[in-house]
Amino acid sequence: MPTRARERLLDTAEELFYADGIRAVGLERILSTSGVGRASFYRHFAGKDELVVAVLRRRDERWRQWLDERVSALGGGPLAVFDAIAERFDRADFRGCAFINTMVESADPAGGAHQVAVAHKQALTDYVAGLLRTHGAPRPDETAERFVLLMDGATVTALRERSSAPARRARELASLLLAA
Amino acid sequence: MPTRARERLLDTAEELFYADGIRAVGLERILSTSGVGRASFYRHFAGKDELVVAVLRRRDERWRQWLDERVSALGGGPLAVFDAIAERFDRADFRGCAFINTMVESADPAGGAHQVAVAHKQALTDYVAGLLRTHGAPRPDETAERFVLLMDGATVTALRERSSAPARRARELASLLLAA
DNA sequence: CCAAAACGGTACTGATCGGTTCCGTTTAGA
DNA sequence: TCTAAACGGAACCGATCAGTACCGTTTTGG
Repeated sequence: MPTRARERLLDTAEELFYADGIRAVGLERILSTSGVGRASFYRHFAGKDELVVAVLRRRDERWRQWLDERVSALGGGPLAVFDAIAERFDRADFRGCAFINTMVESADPAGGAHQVAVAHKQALTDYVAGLLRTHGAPRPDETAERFVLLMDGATVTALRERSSAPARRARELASLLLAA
Repeated sequence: MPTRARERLLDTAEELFYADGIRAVGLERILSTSGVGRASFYRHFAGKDELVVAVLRRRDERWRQWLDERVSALGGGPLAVFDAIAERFDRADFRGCAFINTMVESADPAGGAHQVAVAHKQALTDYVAGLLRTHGAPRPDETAERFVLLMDGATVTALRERSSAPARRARELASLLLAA
């Protein structure tokens, strides 16, 4: 039974985690920023780790829902995924992919956060494979893996270049792959 | 005038930073693992930040030197960069690209660590452009950017899949780009 | 051989980490 | 309206963080 405090905690934590990194953000800051009391936090979450997993799970669902909406609005073709992420790259608060960042920060593959991140990429790959299958592309599963590799490459490149150009370069490579 | 203690600090810090992340490794652990006294550390480095930058600078030089050696041994062609990184992906202690990880962990673009990471990617891009130019590839600078995007995409994918397969997929995409 | 530099160990600082507990207030449903 | 749950605030806990100061020992070069 989620309350308003729980939502505020998730909202604040997601924003701070994405902007500064999970390890870099202490509970102190999450509590003072959200205005939630310390005791209330532990009424909703067993600890920071559980908050992290809850934040990532929610972000995973929302992000993939957002992608689906943007892809539909951009024509519905597989290559539209690159147009969609290009929009994200241009935002001032862009800080890469929260799930790649999580895998980097939470090194332990057995940790909950790491596993949510892996699951997110698998769900994304399945989604792209569906787009490819719908458009009659051959070898949709293998091609989807290449598409996600290109999306991830574009994302980490954009984090460094602070530009949406990498998304367009990745799209060209994906287009080349479809034509082959 | 570097001493043995300084080298031990750099060796230990590089290993721990890469394995667990920069923020996750405290000075306490670096000192106990390396066997260097606390005072000795501060005789060599002004603080942890300076150690981090020194570690990254040294790793940048050594990594690019290693890449050049492997590329030469693997034929010297531009596509050999993917064969080289595939070897790294197979190692049990593979934890992605230390410089991508640094950019993720050290969010502040103005920070020293972040800047060393950006410089590393630029140096790598220049190196790949040189390979492409040597082999008569058209548009070597633009193509090098695509190559590095593919290398980074393969690296983060390998971090998740724990396999060298992403390097081979990236190589195929790069090969497609050269043929176009 | 001896002096000076480099060194390892220990004890300390203030700040912050995640986490626990209690208390008084606010909110919302029966 | 009245009760019970949800809440915010604050005082704690032990552990660890980066960083400082002083100690006696080891190493090394002139």
